Amino acid sequence: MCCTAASSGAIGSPAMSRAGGTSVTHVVAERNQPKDVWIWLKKVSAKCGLEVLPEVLDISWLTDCMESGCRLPVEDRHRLKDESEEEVCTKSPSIPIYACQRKTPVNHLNHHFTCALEALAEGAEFSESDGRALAFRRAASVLKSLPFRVAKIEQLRGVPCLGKHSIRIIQELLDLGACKEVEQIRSNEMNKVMKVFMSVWGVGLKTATRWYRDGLRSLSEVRASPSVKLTRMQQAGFEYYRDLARPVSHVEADTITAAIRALLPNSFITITGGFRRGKDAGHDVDLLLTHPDEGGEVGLLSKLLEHLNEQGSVMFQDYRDNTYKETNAAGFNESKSTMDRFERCFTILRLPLSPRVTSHKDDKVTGRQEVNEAVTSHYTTNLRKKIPEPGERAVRVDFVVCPYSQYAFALLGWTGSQQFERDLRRYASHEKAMILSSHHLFDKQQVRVLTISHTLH
DNA sequence: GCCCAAAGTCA
DNA sequence: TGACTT
DNA sequence: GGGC
Ligand SMILES: Cc1cn([C@H]2C[C@H](O)[C@@H](COP(=O)(O)OP(=O)(O)OP(=O)(O)O)O2)c(=O)[nH]c1=O
Ligand SMILES: [Mg+2]
Repeated sequence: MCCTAASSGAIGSPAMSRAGGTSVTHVVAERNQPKDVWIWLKKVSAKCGLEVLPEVLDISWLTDCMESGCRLPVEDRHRLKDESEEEVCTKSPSIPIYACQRKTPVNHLNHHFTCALEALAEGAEFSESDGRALAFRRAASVLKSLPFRVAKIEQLRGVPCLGKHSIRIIQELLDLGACKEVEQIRSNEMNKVMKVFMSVWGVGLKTATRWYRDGLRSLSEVRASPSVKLTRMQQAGFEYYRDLARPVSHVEADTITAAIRALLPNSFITITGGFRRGKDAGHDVDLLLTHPDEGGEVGLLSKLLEHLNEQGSVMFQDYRDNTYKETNAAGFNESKSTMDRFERCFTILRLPLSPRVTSHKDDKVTGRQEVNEAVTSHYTTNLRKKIPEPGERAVRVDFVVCPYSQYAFALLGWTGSQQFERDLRRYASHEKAMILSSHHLFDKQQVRVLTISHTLH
């Protein structure tokens, strides 16, 4: 609730009186976040062209006035403080240093600054300065959590992860609208080329650096170079380069999720990653699969991929050839046959997913060899038909399977953001003497694994 | 001066 | 096992 | 690079 006390010039402050006519002298708020009131007020005052900001007061001023029966002078204790001014440090509890302890909106208010800091982080990554890169990523991360647009450097007093260097960058952006150091890094030839190389799925820092060192400067040069050996993933990265560079909409993500649910009607399918955080576009779709029967998740991914392959929907799968893993598993991969309990798989799928959804869910347990051969031959025939038809597109879809008992850890581990996950694990390790993964929590002192007993709504 | 998240899969 | 991915 |  929020109400304004408007008074005429006669009882307003002298300054307001001179403005003449009716003007707002007091704003009284109840049960509002002070910052919300101030944000609202600034919006309103901009629109109405208020020359002098009115007093912004707690409801206590009004009740005091009513008790005494007349308008009391404002005391400081009545005032709602504008946190966005400079109080971030002192009044309000200080901002925590771990990203996992901060609320961060999906659409934040400081893109200009975070983009600059992330450019510096990227530059540091290209020169393998991991520590500096991380520092700039943390700096960007903390700015994303601020509930106000940074307009003055004083607003950042007491904000963690912003040291001399980051502050200098922000200051320069505030003063000049651009920052020399950032622009230098952005225009640096090697950085630009590295960025392009690493935009290919499957190409990381080492490969990009090698290509650059070998004199390559563009993707066409890489493609044309006979000495360049590509992994399967990189081949796919080149093949579908343009489609994979297009953002995935949340509508597409939901459609894919629904199609996967239809293929596995007895499993639980959860969309994770950026879409779970409320983003409306992403670079891929992240899906977490589990099964309510403990152990029911075993072989789930193989089963799903069989279905998708039958549909001809799989353009790429980063998946151990079923033949190798499953048939040879018996003696060789004893530790890995239990690993069948927690799998992940990166795919490129053809959209729209084929709508013929015949979920024949009884597995052909006999003749595993034959089944696998069938799968691989399907797979290769579909690979031959690589080019998406008009109206189709390639989309990256990541699948993660976990046992029901680990669902909570998997969900926590795959929802992100990346910085959130890193800081959550650093927090576990540094503050709680524990090791967190997307499988479980490990107590370093008691030397034991912690699990969660739960039910999945 | 030390630390910086953790883990699965491939070639 | 290093490189790449999440 | 920034926190401790
Ligand atoms: C890249 C990355 C992701 N993750 C986790 C958190 C991510 O939210 C989740 C999914 O990874 P991503 O799909 O790479 O990230 P995202 O979904 O948040 O962003 P985008 O919209 O670009 O797809 O996996 C890590 O734990 N470490 C990492 O290095
Ligand atoms: Mg994602």
